[in-house]
Amino acid sequence: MAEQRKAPVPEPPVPVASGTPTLARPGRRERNKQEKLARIVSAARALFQQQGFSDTTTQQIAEAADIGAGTLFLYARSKEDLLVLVFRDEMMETARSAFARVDETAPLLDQLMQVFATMAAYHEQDQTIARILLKEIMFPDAIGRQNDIAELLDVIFAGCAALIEKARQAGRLGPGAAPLQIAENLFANYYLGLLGWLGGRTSSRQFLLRLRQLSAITLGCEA
Amino acid sequence: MAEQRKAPVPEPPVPVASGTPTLARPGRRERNKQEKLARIVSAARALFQQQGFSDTTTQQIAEAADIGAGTLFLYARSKEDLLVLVFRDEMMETARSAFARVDETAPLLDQLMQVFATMAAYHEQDQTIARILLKEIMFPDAIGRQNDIAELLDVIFAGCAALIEKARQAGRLGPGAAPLQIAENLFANYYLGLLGWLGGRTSSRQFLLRLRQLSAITLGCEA
DNA sequence: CATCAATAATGACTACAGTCAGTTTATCGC
DNA sequence: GCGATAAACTGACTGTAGTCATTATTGATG
Repeated sequence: MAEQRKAPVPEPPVPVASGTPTLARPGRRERNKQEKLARIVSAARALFQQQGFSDTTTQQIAEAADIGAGTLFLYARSKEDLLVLVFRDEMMETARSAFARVDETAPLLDQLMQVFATMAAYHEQDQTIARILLKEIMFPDAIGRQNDIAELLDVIFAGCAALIEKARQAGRLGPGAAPLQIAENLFANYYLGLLGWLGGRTSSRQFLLRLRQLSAITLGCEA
Repeated sequence: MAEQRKAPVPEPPVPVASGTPTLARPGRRERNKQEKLARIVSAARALFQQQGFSDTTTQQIAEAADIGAGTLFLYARSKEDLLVLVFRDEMMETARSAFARVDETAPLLDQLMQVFATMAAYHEQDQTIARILLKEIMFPDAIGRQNDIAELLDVIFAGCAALIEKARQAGRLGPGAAPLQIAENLFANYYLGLLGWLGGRTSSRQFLLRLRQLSAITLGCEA
């Protein structure tokens, strides 16, 4: 009971098709919106990183982005939502490139650990932000953000699954459960382990070591 | 940078030794504190359940508990902290009794699913509260709460590990990794799966089905 | 170009979590 | 019982997230 919201939010504004000015030009309205969104995200990121999340006020962000205080909330439903909005692209890119850089010849477990270590390293830069970010990531409060997160998870799951598939085809891993399920399983360990680290319950080293062991259990292979 | 708090909070007041009035009687001060805490928890639970978390104000809780508005924050560092404080005992008890009721003769996977299903059923009662609760559980903001959560996780991990151990000794499960690590692995899947369900991404049925499959992967046995 | 409907932006305003200087209450030594 | 000291309590107050009635901008239509 209770605990609901209506449903404004302009939704993930359609990506601007750059180049071709003819045919379906976005129109000033859309361009303005995009530009404003960019200013908001940029201002918010700078302030969050300089002052931390809770010491930054939405007023400050609005001023820095040169928009009205209320306008901010047309682009993000809450301050937390804004945080995810700010970092979603970077996280996505980090994940993508982590998979792109994987050493094709390495053992599967090493490949996976490489990916997880890369993603963890990204969060190591600003652990305070990372903690809040990871907290909010799993509890998106706007539909747009739900989709963002789903997309991010898809990239990670599909990436892991592809690695598993390849290892199987190369005979470097025995047959077993569906790769996507294994991927889900691996990610769950990564996520909770990461929380333990960011929550100060384990060191970075311990976290990665443990994650390797847990991943080995999931894959049913030697650590 | 930034993002820190000082450190007030009276800390988990020592349990009152009932009965024996002589020798080390808690003293009126301690008894008052305990009684006040009990009133706060009781009032908060009632209001959270009636009106939902976000529609309940700390003022209302303070009034219902018949204390000053500021006093509330001597017992919980934040409204979120209070939520965890309110439900920690019940969650603990749910976990304990879930393990206590396990069918000793059932296959390990069934035993585990029984436990997880029991805990999930507890959260099913009020899914909106559960969602926020699970969100805050992994990000405790007071030391007292960190300990509470650590204790809860210990119960779950140790419980799972014990079941695994027994199954191994009975020859119903082959040798493999350390039971505690397997337990951690299982819990990670439970936690993220639960979030998926409470976030409306999967049905209760789907969640439990998937969890069984993931658990089977972790245990390296048939689903 | 003038009119109009739809969409976006605004900022004064509200409600509420959390603080803190001041007050009350318990405990203890005499 | 009587201070004295420490711990607990209080509620007026502050800062800020988020709202909403009003205003401004855009693009479409004749």
